[in-house]
Amino acid sequence: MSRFFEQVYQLVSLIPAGKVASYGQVAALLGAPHAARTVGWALHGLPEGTQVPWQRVINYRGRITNTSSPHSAALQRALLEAEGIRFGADDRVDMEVYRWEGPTFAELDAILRGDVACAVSGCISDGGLIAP
DNA sequence: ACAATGACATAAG
DNA sequence: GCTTATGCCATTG
Repeated sequence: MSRFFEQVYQLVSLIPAGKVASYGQVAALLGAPHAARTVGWALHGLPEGTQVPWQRVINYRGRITNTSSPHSAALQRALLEAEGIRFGADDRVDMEVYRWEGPTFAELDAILRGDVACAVSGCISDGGLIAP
């Protein structure tokens, strides 16, 4: 697993319930503004029982575009609805309402540096949240 | 090092 | 709004 993947998992783990982030947003925060595809690739490799809230990552328009994923779009939508996120009639979420503001500088720095005690996979498997 | 791949983003028709 | 086509970046063979 390369560092980029771990950074993706870390960042996604920071998304609170009831909020969503776009692939482009995650990629931009990690220093690769146009690596949205790679972010999707990272999430694709996650196991079923992962602690990472992968369902909170959708495309920039609020649509679910996991066409070739083992997890179905229906499952992802159900998980999001269980968190209080409402879908519109056209199967889209209101990004203006549910958009995640992003991590704090300390959190982002910890992820990018990668040398903090928490910035390793062990912290993620600890419960899905950054808790130093 | 090169080519292929992918849960995307963006522009164009 | 929807469907294509192109660009982007990191990973993998």
